[in-house]
Amino acid sequence: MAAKRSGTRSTRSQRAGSVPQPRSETPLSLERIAATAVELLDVHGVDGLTMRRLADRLGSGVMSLYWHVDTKEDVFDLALDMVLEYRGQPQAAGTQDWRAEVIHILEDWRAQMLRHPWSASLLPSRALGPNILYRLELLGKTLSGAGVADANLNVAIWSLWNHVMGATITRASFDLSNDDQAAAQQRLHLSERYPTIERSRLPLDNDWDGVFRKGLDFLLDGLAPKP
Amino acid sequence: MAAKRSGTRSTRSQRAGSVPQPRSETPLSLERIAATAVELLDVHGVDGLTMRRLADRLGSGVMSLYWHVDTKEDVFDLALDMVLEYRGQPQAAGTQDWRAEVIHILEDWRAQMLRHPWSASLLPSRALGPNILYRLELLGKTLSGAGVADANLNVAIWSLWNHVMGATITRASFDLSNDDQAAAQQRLHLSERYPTIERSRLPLDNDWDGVFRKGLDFLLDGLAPKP
DNA sequence: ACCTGAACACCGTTCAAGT
DNA sequence: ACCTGAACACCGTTCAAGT
Repeated sequence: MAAKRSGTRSTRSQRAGSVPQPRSETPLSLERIAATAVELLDVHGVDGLTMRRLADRLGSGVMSLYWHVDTKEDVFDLALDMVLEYRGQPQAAGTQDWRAEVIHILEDWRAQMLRHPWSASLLPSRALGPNILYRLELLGKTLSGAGVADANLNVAIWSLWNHVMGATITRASFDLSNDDQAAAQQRLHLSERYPTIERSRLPLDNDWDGVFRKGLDFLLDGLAPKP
Repeated sequence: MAAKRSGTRSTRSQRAGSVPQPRSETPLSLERIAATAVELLDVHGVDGLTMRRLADRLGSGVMSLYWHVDTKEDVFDLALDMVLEYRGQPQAAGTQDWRAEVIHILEDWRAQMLRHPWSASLLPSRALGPNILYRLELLGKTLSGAGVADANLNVAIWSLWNHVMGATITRASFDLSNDDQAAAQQRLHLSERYPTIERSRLPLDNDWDGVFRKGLDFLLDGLAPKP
């Protein structure tokens, strides 16, 4: 009956059981596509993003998306870049405490990815978009300003990248399956191959934030320019 | 004509353009399924592994797989665990040089994953199988034997895990798209937002093995028990 | 310039059967 | 105990059209 009152055609293809989105007035745009993709990814995860669902939610036909986008891969790139936008203050040049600055840059990056748990595991496999490049630029500028020699700069950046990515991908993935952790501890107990990590209760005790900060401190100790 | 000579039925479903595998004599088993899945993953990547292709290659019907396996996820778990098997020497207990031992454990782990570039990115999102648990046990035992206190053991293990995973996932993923790296450097050049990393040529110069070793040294410096 | 539906060649998995 | 084909409810994308 609602269909009778509205002007939208109700014959438009729609997935079984899903509430059909009314044909939207606003035209499609990369901006809208990206924002809606992020919504879908946040709710349904990587496998839950399909072109059909995305179009449905945008109130358009599936194939309309393909005028704006070459392939589904592009949608992932757009969503990922949107999520990585840096919204920090313009940052006074050459702050006194470079170490605190680096930690802030990396924790902001990490927190942003953990808000969208699909994003971290997507990042290494895709072309580097403008927003992640800008974060790396900030990082490089800070390290360089702190006195890290040009010859060591890329090594320093990639070391920190590895640390952030390893910690964040792991955290975002494990977080989704807390039940498995208890099962894993149980499996350790039933075997005799794993005495050490059973005793330390490795699968259960995982203070990801603490590990992130401690490892970061070690790396910064090592990377700091020796006067 | 070959079909005429053999006893296999040629009517069995087969994907267009693919050479049909003769119905195999050997029965299915988790062992065979896992080994064949690894082959497919090595050649076609994560997206290239489909139940239909896998069955084809095993010379069986698709649904036969489902007697051995509940879901496609299980196939990934089996393949991943197979690839992570540790084939090291039994290792003399309490070697003198714990640091060299840790480095060996981690480099062997990393090398094994890089031989199967799909494996690293799969590992964090799946339940920990027996073979990766055994590698973590070795690592934990070595660290513990070196004098790392029980209270610090899990932190040490996860720190090193993060380092290995970050470095390996990134390397395995970037490796597949060398062209994109040149394009990324070009994009830096065309913008004015990225002066520092353009100067350091970040997307091009990536000595992954060197970064891995240097970061590892910093972590081990920090984690080493203070006498 | 922007949007569309029909159709194609795939997917993973349920089900009811076969041996 | 082990294997099977048909069928279902999906996919991403090509194509030829519509405005």
